[in-house]
Amino acid sequence: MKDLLMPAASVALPAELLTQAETLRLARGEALFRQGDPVRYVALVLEGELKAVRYMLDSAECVMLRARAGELFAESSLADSRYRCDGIATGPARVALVPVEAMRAALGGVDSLAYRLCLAVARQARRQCSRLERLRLKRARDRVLHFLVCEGGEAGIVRWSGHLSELAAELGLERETLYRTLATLEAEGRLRRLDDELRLLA
Amino acid sequence: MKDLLMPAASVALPAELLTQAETLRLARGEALFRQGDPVRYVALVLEGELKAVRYMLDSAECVMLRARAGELFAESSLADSRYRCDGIATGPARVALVPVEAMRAALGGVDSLAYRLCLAVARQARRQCSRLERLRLKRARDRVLHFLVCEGGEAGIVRWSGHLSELAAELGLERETLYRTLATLEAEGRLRRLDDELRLLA
DNA sequence: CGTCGCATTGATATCGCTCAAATCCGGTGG
DNA sequence: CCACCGGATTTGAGCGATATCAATGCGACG
Repeated sequence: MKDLLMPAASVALPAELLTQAETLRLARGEALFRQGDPVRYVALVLEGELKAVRYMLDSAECVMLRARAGELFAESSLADSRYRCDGIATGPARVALVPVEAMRAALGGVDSLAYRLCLAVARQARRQCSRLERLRLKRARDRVLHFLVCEGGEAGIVRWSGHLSELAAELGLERETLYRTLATLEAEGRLRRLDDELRLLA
Repeated sequence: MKDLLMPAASVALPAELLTQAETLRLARGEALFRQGDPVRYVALVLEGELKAVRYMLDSAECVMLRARAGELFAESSLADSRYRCDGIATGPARVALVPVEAMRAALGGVDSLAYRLCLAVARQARRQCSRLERLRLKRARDRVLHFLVCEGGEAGIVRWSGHLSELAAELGLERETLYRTLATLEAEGRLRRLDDELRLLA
């Protein structure tokens, strides 16, 4: 662990955390964790590179983030009980596994400002993942549906006070395309458009 | 400030931070900060909603994140000296401005684990912004160029040990499209393809 | 030698973008 | 009350870029 060359972006973890860490080797393509696994560790990448990916309906993979040697990986999973992505080595890699409990403790516990702030940042990261996944979809229809499902919550209702063109910008579409897509969905009965509200049906 | 209804995602900031906070009202479309402004505050949204946006070459706006009442806004700017986005109110809004210095102090200073961990998470958020911006581009050529510029650093060199199809997944393109795009760029002399390396020229 | 995975190339289909125009709607002033 | 205006929505028509499907080349490996 000593004499390890770390890039500028590296996180110098305190020794008391690293002593609790096991290290692990991964081969190219091997998974450190899978979507749905309980979050037990945050990883410090010692060698190689890892990526966090999600698989879409058509099984295409969507890369959420990458971490190289010296960087933390999956640190935003601190906010979750289960991983939301697969963590895959893009090549031969070596990681140190820091138990999340140790990490939380080092932050001063779940009531500390530090922990709560990290949660807030991690939550934003999670939303960005959602955005990323949405923009990764090629069809306008899929983006709109993804947006409605993600933002509409249980009831499938999204309030939108802004103009249609702002929603179009949010989705990375043109005004006209968005309009036509909404019109189609409404004609299919999958959607209701009220004044400043979109309702996903069935 | 009391009796304020906050959603589940809200961040309960300690009183000593909130007492140092000024509050500010914003009208729809008004900017809390602009890209390039020095980072002085982290905002807690009291009412309304803010969005962080970047403008692309064609002046289309790219939404990076949104924060609603009760949530922190621009907390990942803690890692930066200048804002990388515009912070805009999507409607009438009210925010509490917490000085970043106070925030850093509350985290235990710039050497604390808490602060460094927050930085690590914020750094990942920054990269996700870059990804978001890239996927927001419609043309394959633009995505490739954006990737090369962002990942290639000063020298414009990107090492890529994986297969072409993995890079295609990263960029949200199909293998064939990526191949054709790279071939075109190389024919134009803007790019050199070596074994496991891409060089951006001129 | 045959097969497998990936890179490369070609042909075509499809979708969203672009430009253009009609319509709607709230606000304003006569 | 009505005519008019500006901004936004809605609709139409055509084009261009990318996805898709198909085929070939090509090196690694058993």
